[in-house]
Amino acid sequence: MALANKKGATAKLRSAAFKRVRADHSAELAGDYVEMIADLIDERGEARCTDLAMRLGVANATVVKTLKRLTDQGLVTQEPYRAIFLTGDGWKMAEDGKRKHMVVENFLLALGVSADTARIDSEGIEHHVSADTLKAMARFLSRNPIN
Amino acid sequence: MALANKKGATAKLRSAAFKRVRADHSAELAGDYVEMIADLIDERGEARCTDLAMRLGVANATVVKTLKRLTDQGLVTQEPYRAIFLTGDGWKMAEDGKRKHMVVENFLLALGVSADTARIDSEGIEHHVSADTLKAMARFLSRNPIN
DNA sequence: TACAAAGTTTAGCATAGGCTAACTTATATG
DNA sequence: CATATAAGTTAGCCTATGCTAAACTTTGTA
Repeated sequence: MALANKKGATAKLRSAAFKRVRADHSAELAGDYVEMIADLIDERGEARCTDLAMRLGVANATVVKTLKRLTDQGLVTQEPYRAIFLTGDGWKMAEDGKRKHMVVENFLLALGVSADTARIDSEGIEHHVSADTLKAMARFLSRNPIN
Repeated sequence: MALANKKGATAKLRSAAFKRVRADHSAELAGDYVEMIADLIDERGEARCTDLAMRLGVANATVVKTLKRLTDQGLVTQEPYRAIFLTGDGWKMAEDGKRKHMVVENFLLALGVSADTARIDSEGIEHHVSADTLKAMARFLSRNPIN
């Protein structure tokens, strides 16, 4: 009995990490979209379907479908055949994501990897970095500035 | 024309990171499964469906379905109602994964995050760390040993 | 040995995230 | 101003990854 409980508890602890990873994954796409929409609006005043598709490397139709989900989630607004906008929540998520992304990418640079690697790896890593780890990265960064 | 080309090239570069992330994700599950199967075999001589399900935090049927894919991919062997084994490729993948996991987790510890955070975050991060970044982490680790 | 419990598998469903092809709308230009 | 081209949308398909419920094997034990 004691053993069974201990086994159960251990498995539960262990499985928590995997559950977190799966949760991260579903949040990830939304984060990437809103960040990119924010970038496009900053750069050129508006975000269009085609630009998103190109930058994400997916088909147009995929973007349309995903945007529908994001609209349902209250992150994005749009009208047919028109540009895409962010809601308040969307902007917040975009900004949080961008800040996080910046820390992770700069951290990798400070660690000594190439700019290309930092750009690519940070894209995958950022969504799995907890607040604690982000703080540790920022601390490292402040002690080991890039050049 | 020159501008159009430049735009296309930039988008292509940018989209590469996202393509990598998507590719990482499909490889990720396989990695987690084989690592865990290897652990179970090491710990208790055999890996069973139920243990995998508990540790991964998913339903039994999900494990069965995934194992079918892994068998098709030549990573795992099994017979109905019997324990699960790894092929040569499976073992190799498990060992590579474990080594990588170890570096990432220890790296996070060396960076100063808690053991719990290191365990959880490393699970998500490891699959997005390129060879270059892994090397940089190992280098940091050798200069900043844990305790 | 027979049967109950534990473990495994199958069937059927849902959602997310991809794709292509066909269609509709907006826009720029001759 | 008419129309060709670019952009956006819809429909329909696929795979991966989850789930529950029901059926089937294995195994330990009365």
